[in-house]
Amino acid sequence: MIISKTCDHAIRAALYVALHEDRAYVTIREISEHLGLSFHFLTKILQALTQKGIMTSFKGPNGGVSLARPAQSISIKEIVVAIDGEALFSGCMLGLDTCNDDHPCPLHQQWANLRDQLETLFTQTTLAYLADRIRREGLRLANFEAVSLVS
Amino acid sequence: MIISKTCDHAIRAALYVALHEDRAYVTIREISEHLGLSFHFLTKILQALTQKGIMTSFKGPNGGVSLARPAQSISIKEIVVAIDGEALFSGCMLGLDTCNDDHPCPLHQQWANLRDQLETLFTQTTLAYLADRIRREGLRLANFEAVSLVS
DNA sequence: TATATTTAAGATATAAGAGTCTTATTTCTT
DNA sequence: AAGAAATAAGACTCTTATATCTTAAATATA
Ligand code: FES
Ligand code: FES
Repeated sequence: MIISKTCDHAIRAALYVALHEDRAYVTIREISEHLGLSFHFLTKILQALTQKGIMTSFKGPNGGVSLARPAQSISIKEIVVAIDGEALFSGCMLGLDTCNDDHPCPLHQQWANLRDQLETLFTQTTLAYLADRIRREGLRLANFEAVSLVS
Repeated sequence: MIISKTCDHAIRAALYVALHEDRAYVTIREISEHLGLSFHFLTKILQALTQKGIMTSFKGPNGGVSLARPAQSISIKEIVVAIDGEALFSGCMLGLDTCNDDHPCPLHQQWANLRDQLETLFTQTTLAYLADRIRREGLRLANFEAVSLVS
């Protein structure tokens, strides 16, 4: 798919944390249980976000992870780039070594346009915006079989 | 990336064949050399396109592959679906099990819109259209280090 | 008919992504 | 000080994607 599985776990986890911004820290175990994914795997993913300065963490009792900055200032793009790298926003659709306006591949023109839209969208879409819509519209963050968000 | 490597090999190979529609068959070896990719791997990829009815093949001397239909009637989408499946055009951006208007994930609205544009683009973009632009504008089908298309 | 040419098919190998497990390390509580 | 609760780090395993290699089948030509 368009983003890696690791990356969508990261986005969903970040949204879960954003939904609980009132709490100082949320434990990774709680996130993993609500989103229906492996605790250990999620730990690794969130470590990456912490190292990139998107989250902060705190060890020990009452510890966990939280957003390093206000949810309003964290874009989806930032998370995608942290996990998957820049390729989605700069790579060639046909997988050529470089994507270059001066030496375009056949799909360049059409893809570059859509890609810009995608980048704009991902840049403008913040965790705060999505968290707000999740709260108001009850959007789902997990598969149906996973534990509900309402806890 | 957005499509698999296998898939972009397939698209580039199909374009190479479309560029030589005048010839009854083009050998896979010739395609692989011009595009700079493994003959054996390309053979497997083109077998898939042949099985899906996008190409036809012929064994033996003077054999090779050719388009099963006029280049004008083969869309990029058809090739993507043949190799990567429908997921790109119907899957959830967050990797949830289903993408559903009634139970959307937070990114659904924004992604569904872009995805429709992508699907339209891929459906309307035919091998003939791209081959024509490649001929007129000299667009590149391969990395620079690969053998040139001009032979 | 024999040989060369070409794709078909399938087995094998390598690399990357996804996921699990174990052992630190930090911090709170008692 | 001891023990419990939590993340950090790294080794390990499993799966999928990518790529290679070998053999078979079909076809043309000499
Ligand atoms: S060169 Fe291929 S998308 Fe830009
Ligand atoms: S439900 Fe996630 S993109 Fe449609």
